[in-house]
Amino acid sequence: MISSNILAGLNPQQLQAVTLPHQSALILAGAGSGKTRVLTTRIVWLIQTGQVSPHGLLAVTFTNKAAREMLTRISAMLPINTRGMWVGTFHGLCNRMLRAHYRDARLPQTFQILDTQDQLALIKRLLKSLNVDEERYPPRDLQYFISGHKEAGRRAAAVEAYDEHSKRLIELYAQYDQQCNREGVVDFAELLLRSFELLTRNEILREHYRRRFSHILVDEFQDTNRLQYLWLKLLAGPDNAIFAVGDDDQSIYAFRGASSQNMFEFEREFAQGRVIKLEQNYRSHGNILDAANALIDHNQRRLGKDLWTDAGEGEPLRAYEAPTDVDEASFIVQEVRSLRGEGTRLSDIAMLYRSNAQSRVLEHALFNAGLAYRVYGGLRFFERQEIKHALAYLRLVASPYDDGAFLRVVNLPARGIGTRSIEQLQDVARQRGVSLWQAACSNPPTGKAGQGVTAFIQLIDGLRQDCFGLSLPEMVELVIDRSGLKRYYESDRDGQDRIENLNELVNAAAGFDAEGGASIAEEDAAAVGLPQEAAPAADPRLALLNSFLAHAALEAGEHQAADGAQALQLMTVHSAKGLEFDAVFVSGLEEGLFPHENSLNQADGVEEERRLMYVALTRARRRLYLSHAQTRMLHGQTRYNIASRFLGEIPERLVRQLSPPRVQGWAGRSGGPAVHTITAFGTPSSSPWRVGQDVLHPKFGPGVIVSVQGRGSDARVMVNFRQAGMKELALEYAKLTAA
DNA sequence: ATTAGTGGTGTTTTT
DNA sequence: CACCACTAAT
Repeated sequence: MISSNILAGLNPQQLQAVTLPHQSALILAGAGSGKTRVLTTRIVWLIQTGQVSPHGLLAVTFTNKAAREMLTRISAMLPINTRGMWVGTFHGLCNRMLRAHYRDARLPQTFQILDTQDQLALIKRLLKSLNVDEERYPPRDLQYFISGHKEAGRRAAAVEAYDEHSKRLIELYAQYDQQCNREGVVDFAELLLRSFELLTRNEILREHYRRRFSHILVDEFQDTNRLQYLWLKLLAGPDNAIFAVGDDDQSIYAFRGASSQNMFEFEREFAQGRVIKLEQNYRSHGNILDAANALIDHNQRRLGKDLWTDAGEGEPLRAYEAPTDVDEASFIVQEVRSLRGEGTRLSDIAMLYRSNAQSRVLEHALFNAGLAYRVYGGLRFFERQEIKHALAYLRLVASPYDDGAFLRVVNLPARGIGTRSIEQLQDVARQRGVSLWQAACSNPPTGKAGQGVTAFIQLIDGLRQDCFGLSLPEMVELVIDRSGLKRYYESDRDGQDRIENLNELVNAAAGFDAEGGASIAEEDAAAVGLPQEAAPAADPRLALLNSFLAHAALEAGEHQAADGAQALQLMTVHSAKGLEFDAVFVSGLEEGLFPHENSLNQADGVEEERRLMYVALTRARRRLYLSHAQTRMLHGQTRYNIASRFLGEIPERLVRQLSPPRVQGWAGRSGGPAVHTITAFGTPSSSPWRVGQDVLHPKFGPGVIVSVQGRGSDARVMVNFRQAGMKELALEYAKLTAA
């Protein structure tokens, strides 16, 4: 039997996890402990031993990358077609379910998915149409409010109002949902909430899926939010087994509603007594693990777990303090060169940072050094404006009620439709409660603009007609061409890249077509044995287009062209989760940056930042660099930062200092928030205030300067007060005295 | 109707 | 610095 094969080489805990009986269990899997291997091997084992058919299990991950990885590994071990399997992200699977049962879910067949940008645009539009003061109700806050409540499983009606302000927010939430319904669009959180409500409401479907998915497997369980947990619980029912794999120490998505609370709750509700810890690390050398363990030990709320390795202690960690961010970057470049000299491949080296903005300096240095690099993050393929424009045309072809898409391209390229006529259309649409498209069809504006609108409508209608009988890539090409987008960018001097991206979109469509990622919805619906009523003249071609559009929203595509086979990898710590490299540089280890200053006011914010740091450290196999700079350009201003407290939480014996000696080294190494006194190079000599200095404020009392910004009369300092916490003060007015 | 320019503002991480 | 919203000029 092949099964002995796949189990070979597993350690006792891994083996135990893989071959658990049909019961819910929690696998606490530390970084580098073979988490993905255990998960995929269990799937293969379950199938091979005939305990479940590929059809009868559901495996859910958090990222598309992880889902792909899982599918790849499964098909490497098992000669089966993974296409029909329910393996994917929460959002992907919910989308799939909603497509299969769109009527029961009360959605139009061609419902479109809003990404974060689209959602914000819709909210702004809504606020404007309701004459809401954007000062008092910032669109971003409302977006946060809505997503937060949806992710907790609450509709507007279920949200409690505390005051007038929150009452208004709740109203806006309700109106937002109405607007989404009118337009036939759903945001990310809505995918989950709809799916959850569908299963709650519809007993037949619920029972069907419960009977079908006897095994549910969850990856990165620590990243699930409340709603996802409820969804899993609903699907599992009383009889199914949930196999949850996670690491509370790597929970870094609390800002998105994730809560490692779910792990505690899961243990209580499902996995009582069935918790398996995977603590042997197969990735990193001992010193790196010791550093990570020591760091994470500073967190209070943990399930508790200690990684060990038998790989030997390896090299010490290397630390460097640079005068400026530019110097930090050139130090890193120099080290990359020597690593390369030792035979490390560029693609095995990663440069990690807390926020995307930090990549600029590094990129600059790498570019000048002629080193190949690849940046993850920033703008993704499907988020580029030219791509968004093309997709908007396609969306209108698929679903004309999509106001967001309408507004995006109704006057691009220019058709003489200005703000005025658009407002007219919006008025008509609002009064009659219809979409902009409908308003435009029945009540086109008068005059020149009216001609433009009519031309636009004819264009879209014509495109829809002509898409019949075309393949997906042909449709995309037709739309790009006939919409005038191509001409528009051709006449633009810097439009070359955009044209190339548009061509690339045609390729993406061709690839999607070839992989047959579509029309699963029909299969799924058929599999349930609940045939959808025949949609009026539903064109299978348009169904294909529709799934392509969903794909574009759910999987925004690689961050950058995937060429760099031999290139350094630059990315945020968040996007590095799940990856590993021979050598890792963690740069910008400064208070305010990492931990990020915004996290300091948030409950458990610093603990989350520490987990993030833990993730960063545990990416490294054999060499780990930790660096920070005394001054850094940020938002066009020079900031003076002190070393991150996290550096002080790593035992000194594990670290080799590479920085040139200074008057004062790292201080406060033992316990507590480290207070570092540094002599900041380049501090304006006019100012007596220095980072790290103890100060006294008449109202706030004693504190420490955390950063200094600007000079002269604009000079401001960030002070961490013992009582009052973090405050930003203008030096001109604040009555600060040195302590 | 469209464009260029200005001023104010914020700014983490991502499915 | 970069993005936005708004204003002034074409």
